[in-house]
Formats: sequence, structure tokens, C-alpha cells
Amino acid sequence: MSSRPTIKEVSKIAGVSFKTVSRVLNNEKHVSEETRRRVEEVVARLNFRPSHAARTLAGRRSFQVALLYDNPSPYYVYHVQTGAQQRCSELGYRLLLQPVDSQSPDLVSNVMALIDEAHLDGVILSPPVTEIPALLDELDRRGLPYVRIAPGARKEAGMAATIDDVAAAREVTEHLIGLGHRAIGFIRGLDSHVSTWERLQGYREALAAHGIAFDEDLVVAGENSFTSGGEAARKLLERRPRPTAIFAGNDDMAAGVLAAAHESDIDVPGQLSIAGFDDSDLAKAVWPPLTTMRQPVRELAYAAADLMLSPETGQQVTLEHKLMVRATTGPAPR
Amino acid sequence: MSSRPTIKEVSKIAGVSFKTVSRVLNNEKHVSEETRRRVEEVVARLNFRPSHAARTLAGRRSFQVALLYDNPSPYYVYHVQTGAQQRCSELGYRLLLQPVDSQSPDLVSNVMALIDEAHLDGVILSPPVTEIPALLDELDRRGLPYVRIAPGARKEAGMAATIDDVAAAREVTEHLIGLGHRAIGFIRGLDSHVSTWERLQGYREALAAHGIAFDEDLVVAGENSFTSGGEAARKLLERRPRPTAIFAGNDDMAAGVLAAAHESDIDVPGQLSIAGFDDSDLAKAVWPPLTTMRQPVRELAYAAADLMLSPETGQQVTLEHKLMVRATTGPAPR
DNA sequence: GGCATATTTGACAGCGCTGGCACCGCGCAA
DNA sequence: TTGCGCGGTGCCAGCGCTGTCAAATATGCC
Repeated sequence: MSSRPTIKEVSKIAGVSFKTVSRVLNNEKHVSEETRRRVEEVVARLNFRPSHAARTLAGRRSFQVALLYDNPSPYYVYHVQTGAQQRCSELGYRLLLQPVDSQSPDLVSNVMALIDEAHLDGVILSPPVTEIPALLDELDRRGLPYVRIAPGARKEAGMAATIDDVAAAREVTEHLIGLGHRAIGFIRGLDSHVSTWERLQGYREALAAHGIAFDEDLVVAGENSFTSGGEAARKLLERRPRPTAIFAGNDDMAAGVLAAAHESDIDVPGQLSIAGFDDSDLAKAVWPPLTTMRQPVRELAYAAADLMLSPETGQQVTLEHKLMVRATTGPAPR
Repeated sequence: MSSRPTIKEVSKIAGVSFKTVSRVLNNEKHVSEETRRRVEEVVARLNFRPSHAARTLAGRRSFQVALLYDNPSPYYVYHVQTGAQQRCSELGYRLLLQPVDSQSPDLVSNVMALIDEAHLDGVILSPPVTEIPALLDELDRRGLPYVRIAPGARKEAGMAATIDDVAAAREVTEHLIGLGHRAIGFIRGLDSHVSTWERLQGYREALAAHGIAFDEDLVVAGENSFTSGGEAARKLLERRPRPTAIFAGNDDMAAGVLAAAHESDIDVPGQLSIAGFDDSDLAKAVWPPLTTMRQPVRELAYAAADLMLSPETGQQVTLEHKLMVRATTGPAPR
């Protein structure tokens, strides 16, 4: 058993008190350069790793934060995780990845249990966990720091990293308008996601700005899934005159639209242009590759972690979106 | 501040020693039913949550295990996480989700650091972290329990949850042969994944079993990505006579093949059949929906966690794969 | 040189639990 | 009756660190 040298052994070998070793490990000041070097050398040689549990128990901070998510999209979850984890580990924090059930009545108490058990220093909320007032209130009440990624409600309050969904959706729509499309279908996402309504608003603003009347019949509800995208598309494609373009609220639904078009032998983009939203991995894996709005999920999560953990950074950050024009959009027919 | 009732307050209110409360929390025997009930009632009322850090520090177990992964596929990672996390939380363990860099020379020491810092009770390895001899050796040396998900090397040793990759690939190939295909291209995955070679072997066995000569020119290397699948497909489609079917080592590459076929106006499955492997989310999002071999990733991870944490379960488990016949495979042309 | 102030170090308590052991009281065999 | 086993309980040490405070030493300034 080579295992677990303790801080006391280190201090004995280095010839200092174990409190001094603790100072070195925590990068505190008031340690002479020489002592620091000596201790670090011993630490490295013995391969000493301080017990996280002991630090947590003894100190006031645990260096642990949790990322809460409840999102069915592997793509989204993966990138949120990656971004947050990177910033946390850069700053010496451990990130607990916690899937939760945002519909559950026990959500708040489950999260509080986690906070207590793990002595969390803060939490990162990703949509749709960002939209649960009871949770936000309880977090505020306990004074626990938290950041939200792309929050819909209470935007102004607290720390958050966002994109401008309205502007992004406006740009997508304007791209379509610029290609000559006038009858543009829109497939909404889940009602419970605030972004759904913001994207719809962006779509309407673009129409209005270009003098195109808003037609309620061209807006269909979807559920953010591939299947629901296909169903919504079939409804839209029955309309006469048929829309020449469809803007879906996310890429999964856009892929569904694309499949529906293939099924009906409608040429994309010759007879129908399709645009998505997210720029998920899917966008490049379908054929033709999907025109979509890139949402920097990884970077949002990175920025969120940064906001919460490095005090200098401000309270809010808005990141840039970017239209990825690929091959599913083209000039409107005739 | 309502926060953090401690075990002492609970014991005071319940009128027992705090050691007895600890016994109740840990479900130890030698506590009378009545006492247990009383304590549980107080625990619930105060909303008491034992400090994980303190338990870890005082006891010999931390009730923490880690899942190590280094896989570029969001789909795979998501499902591995979900399966492992579910079983862990059912059994009262916390699961740390740890991305690692399996190429890094520091991998072993990084993992050992994690083990020491977090006092891990065990680790779950997913491919390709399963294939690093130095890591397995060090784990063995320290006597730390670990399970592997779909290991390639040293299959017999230790705990593992697997599928039979050879048989699965054989079945895919036989499906194609059954449809009349004789010239079947095969796109290999990454050289470093053992499953790559097992799938190739299954492909060869099926050919042999049906008296079809193995043609080396029909096997092309890919890199498990969409792009590499497209490139490999273009090579295969140059061959004369052109293969009438392509079996790709995973779904991403199969999607690449499909895109390449669309690009060249090759009808799928009329002129070319395509099969993948994994049944990832992608398989249903492309058009036409992909015929593929379903690999129960979630269930594998669930079983792996179970093997490690519930002692009754054995050492090894093999789960069933299942061919998902969808729309990219059809009868061989003429 | 003397005194105030800053830097560097150590002693010690205690974070909230678990493990080990002693203890109490009871029933049952001897 | 004594003795023993055993279910039920409490006492205490101590896990490996951090926070606090005080002591020792160095530095600056008139």
C-alpha cells in the first residue's frame, strides 16, 4: 500500500509544522519562498493529495459546485457539461453533474439536500431548470450563489450568461427573407421554454420590418423533437399556397422537417428552404447540411462558471450567436 | 438561516445519543424499532442531511465512485452517464462524472489523484479508457474495485459488462447478405478501439459462412466521424464493380456514407444499402432512417455500476444487441 | 539603538461524523 | 442462584484538514 500520505508526514519530512504545509497547499501568503519550495518538493515527491473531504469539513468552502440540468438533448447536455467543467477545473473547483427532474414537486428539496450533503459553494442552472421560481427563491433565501445559463424569466436578476434569442431568430428570418421568401413557416418549441417565445418574437419582428403580414396559420407548435418537427412540417406543407421556407425552433425539429420533405419528394432547397436553431452536431450530419443559428453552448457554460467563481467578472454576459449558412436554404422558387 | 441542522440537534430532540442517530442513518441493526421510528421522524421534520464530507472522513467508505470517459460522441457519453448514474443513485452512491484524456501521459496519475482526493470507493471505466494497461495495473495494485464497460483487452479479467461485438457485426452482415448483397464494403473505426477489430472479424465470419470471398479492397479505414465516413464511402464507391452495400463501424460514419450517396445521387436503398452500428440518436434523424445495430449503452452502464456496487451480482454480464432494420437497407439491385 | 510594524511560523481547537468498545439489562442455561 | 450471551445504547477518540490566535523573527524608521 503506497496509499494516502497524510499532511503530517509531509510536514515531518519537510521539517515544518503541518499548518505551514496547509498554507502552501492553499497558496496563502506569508510563507517564505524557501519554505514554500521545500514543501512543494516534498509534496511532489510523496505524491501527496489533500483529502477533499477533510478540507470541506474543516474549512468554510468545499470547492464544489453543481451543474443542474434536465434537458433531453445529449448534444446540449454534453456541451454544457464540457464548458462548465473546463472553467471549474481551471479554477480548482470540482463540478458535480446533476441531472434533475424539473417537473418533480420534490425538485427544490432534492436540490437543497444536495447542497447540504455536498456543502456546495454554488450552483449552475441550465435551461429549463433556470425557470423554476421556487428554486430561485430558495436559493436566494439561503444566500447561495448561483448562475443561470440562458435564463428566460427574471433576466435582469442575478448572474447569467445568455445569447440574444430575439435578435438571433430575427437574423434567421431575415436570411430567409433576403433569399426572396415571403411565406415562411415557423415551428415553435416547447411552451415551457421561454426561448420558444423569444424566437417567435424575433421571427415576427423580422416579418414586420420587411412589411410582411404575420400569418398565424404559418406558426405551428412542436415539441423540440425530431418527430414533432416532421408532424408540424406536414401540417405546414398542406397549406395553400405552400410556404417556401420553414424556420424550426431547433435543429431536431428542422431535421424532422427535412425528413418530411424527403418523404414527399420536395427538393431542398429548390422547392423548400429549411433553417434550424442551435447548430447541434445533427446539423452537419443530415443531408443536405442544415442552415442554422449557432448557439455557443459550450462557451455559455464556460462563461457562466466563470461569472460565479471569479469575482472580478461582472454579473451578466451576452455571447454572440452566428448564422451558419449551409445547404438547406436557397432562393425562393420563381 | 434555516441551514444545516446537525446530527447533535437531531439526537437532542429525539432524546438519544448521536451515535444512535448515526446508526439509524446507516441502517445498522441493533436499534429498536421504536427508537428508529422516533429518530426518523425527527430527521424528516428537521430536514436533516448528513454531511457527506464528515462521513467520508470518519468512515472507511465515501459512497463515491467515478465514471471515467473520453469519448467524442455526445450521444454515447450521455447514455453511459445516465445509466451509471441511475444505478448509483438507487444504491445510495454519488457518481462523479470525470472526463479524462486517455492519450495523456499523466492519465494514471491524474486518476490516482482523483481517487485520493475524493476517497473513491471504485471507478467505472468506459471505452476507450478501458484499454489502458497502465491504468488497470495501477488500479489492481491499489486494490481499488473497478468495472469496465465493453472492454476489448483482458476481457476475462475482473468485472465487466459487454456485448458480443463479433456476433453483432456478423448479424448486420448476414442481414445484408440475406438481401442478396455480395459486394459489401466495410468501414472500420479507430484502430485504437478493440471493437473496431471485433466488428471487422464479425463481418469476415459472416462472409466466410456464406462462401463469399473476403476482398481486402472493400475494407476502408475511418475515424468514427461523420466526415471520415463520407471520405471512406467515396473511396468505396469508386471501386468497380461498385459495392451494393456498405456497413459502417458506427452510426456517425454511416451518416457520412448516406450524405455521400445523396451527393452523388445514388438512391438509398435502391442502388446502395447502408448499415451502421450503435443505434445512436442520429440513426432516426437522418433520411432515410438508418438500419443499424442497437448497442444498449445505457443498460451496459447500469449493469456495470450494479456489478461493482452490489456484491451479489457476478463478475461479468453480456447484454443483448439488436438489429434495427429501418430504411437504408433493401434488396441488392438486379 | 529602540520601538512600532510586518512577516513568518506554530499550537490548538474543532468541523460532523464513524469505529471501537464498554456498558446496561434481560432471558436462559447451568 | 450464578453466569453468559446478546440486543440495545452511549462514550470517546480521531479521521485530515482549516481558522484563530499568539509567538517568534525580521524590517523599517526616527
